[in-house]
Amino acid sequence: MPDRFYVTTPIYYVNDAPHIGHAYPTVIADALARWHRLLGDDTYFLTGTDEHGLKVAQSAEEAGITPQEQADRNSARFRDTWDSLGIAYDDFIRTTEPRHHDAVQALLQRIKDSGDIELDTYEGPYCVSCEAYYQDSELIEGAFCPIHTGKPVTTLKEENYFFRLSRYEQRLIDWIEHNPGVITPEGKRNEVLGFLRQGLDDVSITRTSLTWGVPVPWAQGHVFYVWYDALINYATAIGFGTDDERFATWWPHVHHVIGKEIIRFHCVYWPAMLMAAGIDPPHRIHVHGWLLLGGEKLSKTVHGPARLTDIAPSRLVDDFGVDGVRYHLLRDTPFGPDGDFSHERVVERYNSDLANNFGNLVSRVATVVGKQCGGTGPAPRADSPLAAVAAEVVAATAQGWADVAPSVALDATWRLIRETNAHLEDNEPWKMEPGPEVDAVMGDALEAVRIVAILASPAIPAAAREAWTRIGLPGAPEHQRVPDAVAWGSYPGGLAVSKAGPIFPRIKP
RNA sequence: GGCGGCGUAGCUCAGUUGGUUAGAGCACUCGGCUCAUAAUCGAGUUGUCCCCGGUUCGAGUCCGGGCGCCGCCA
Repeated sequence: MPDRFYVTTPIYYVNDAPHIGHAYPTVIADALARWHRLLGDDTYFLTGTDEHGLKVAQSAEEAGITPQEQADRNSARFRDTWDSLGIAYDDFIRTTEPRHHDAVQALLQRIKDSGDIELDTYEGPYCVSCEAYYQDSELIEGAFCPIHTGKPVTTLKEENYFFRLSRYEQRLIDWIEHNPGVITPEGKRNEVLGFLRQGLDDVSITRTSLTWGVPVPWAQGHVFYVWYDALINYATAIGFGTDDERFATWWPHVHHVIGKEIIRFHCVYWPAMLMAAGIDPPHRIHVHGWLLLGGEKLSKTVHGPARLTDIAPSRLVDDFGVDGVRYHLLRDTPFGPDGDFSHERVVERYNSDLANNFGNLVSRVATVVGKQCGGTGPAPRADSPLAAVAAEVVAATAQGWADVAPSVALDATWRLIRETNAHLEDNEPWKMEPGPEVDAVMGDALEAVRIVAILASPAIPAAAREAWTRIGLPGAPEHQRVPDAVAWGSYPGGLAVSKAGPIFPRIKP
């Protein structure tokens, strides 16, 4: 039976315009999903948009449209962005969909029935922009929001339903301690444990001050606070509340890819909610750092302080192509720590890895095959020196993806490209007389390109497909199966190899 | 204040349970090649592994202290 791999991105708040910070986890999740499809796993990749809450209601009002129209408009922008980045999601969930309302109400009703949701009152400083309560100690000068500095907070008193989170403190600690890999990287896991050991308060999960949300089924006039509605999307999409059998198929084989700013929601509140509803907590939560904007003095002095959130993915795609952007996000920032994003770095990485190494290898192989082999690709040798390298590369690449370390996986794959370039230099087939020796060397090179096309396809799907086609193979690399298809020696020979322009044209710095 | 993490070549980083001359990629220098996208291949240079002290036959790796940076504490 194949393994099941269910991967999610955060759902993005529709008040934001899609930016590179959204693209980062989305491309990672997409690449992971593509890798697991190669493995033949049953794979399900979910992304979507978070559409409720006060901020959406407010900005819709300012724009003179309904919240639903506002959500429709901005949700579509995320879909368009993901289309331009080659994101092959299996489902795009919107929290305003009826299926999601059903799931939210079903799940929270279950918790209510179990006795862990109770009515209580809450009074405290509240920032409208954050949609969050604060402690007095957190306020700036005792009156202003720490995030939206300069905005005074208001005091809000509400009769709310509270989730008895405090009852799950020990169970959460046990869960994390008994499942060492459940939150990665380890530093983030420790952070969560530290938070839990300080003790947990109950949390307010409903609001009466607005109507743009999922109605609380047992209490007229209440809607669920947007976060407790949003988290449930991961259950909605696989059938919770509407198709129990389907839900049982996928849950809890889930991998949540999240940013470090939403750890608490995903590593504390969400698993506690699931426990309260009698459901297993998530299998894995992978926490990535932030992309920071650095290295570009121009943008700061001439255009004012540039922010990452100002960079539209579509602009980068115009400059570097889909695969150029995807490759940068996956290769240049190790998963976990914060990483610097700069134009220079993207160009450097693009030119060295994509243009000079991969793209140029495909070009030179096609040309030599054209001149020395009559344009017909020969078969590789079983005992090629590259065969052993390829086996090591396959193993290291697989380990990298298994560890949710795309930069490690890609670095491993690129070793085969470098070794293939070296193999060509060692043999200099362009100096030989056409014949079996030339055929052997070029067959090896073609086979290496074939394997690289498969291994790199999760990161650079379009370029991998192009290389695949140029060396005469039918179908597409993403339809191959690892590990069988990456075993040395599958390139059949006798195929027409075509020469065309650069797959990745060099970019002038 | 409490808890935790980090500080290794110009840059980005790897460095298993302490063990031979500390590594990779990029950048740089020199040389080769000219099939290829001024690409590629080879060789090479650069490190007080933040500082001080300790444990040990031996420490980037363990312990203590210091300096610097960072994260979390609803």
